[in-house]
Amino acid sequence: MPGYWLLKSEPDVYSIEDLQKDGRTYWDGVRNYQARNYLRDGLKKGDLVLYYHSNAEPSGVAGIARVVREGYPDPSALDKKDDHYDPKHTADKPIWYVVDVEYVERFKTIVPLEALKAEPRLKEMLVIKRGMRLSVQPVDKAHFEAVRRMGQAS
DNA sequence: GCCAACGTTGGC
DNA sequence: GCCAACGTTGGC
Repeated sequence: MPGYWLLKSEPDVYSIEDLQKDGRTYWDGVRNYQARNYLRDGLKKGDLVLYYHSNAEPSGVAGIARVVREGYPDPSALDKKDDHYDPKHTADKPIWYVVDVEYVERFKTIVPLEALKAEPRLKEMLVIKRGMRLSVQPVDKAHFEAVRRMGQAS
């Protein structure tokens, strides 16, 4: 039985259209320990992901992806020229992790944050809670299915 | 661009 | 180990 997650990305940086084009990518640049723990230990091959556009117009869930490779050290943290470079992260003692995800589907229209907040069945969903900035979040199966239906109906 | 929320850093 | 200062996220 797959697990369910929500991953945030700024579409100006990497959108679901980019993932659709590429087919597959690694989810780099997470520099928060709680999110790191989920990437390293939580996300399993075959898990399904709500692809969330943040800092977008509108912000919301744009589609679905699937985990195809479990956590491994984030190569961008080793690259001095990369914005995500971290001198404390080394090949021997990695701090930051990525997973690989593949494109599954793109909703016809984004399910905006406002619609998530308006849906009574989603009132316990983490992403709608005030001040919730975590970029990797676990999602209940029931919430995942409800959001997917909202996306497919739109 | 503003700013609330929240995580991290560093002086003590 | 406290907590003020600072940096980042992300909705608006």
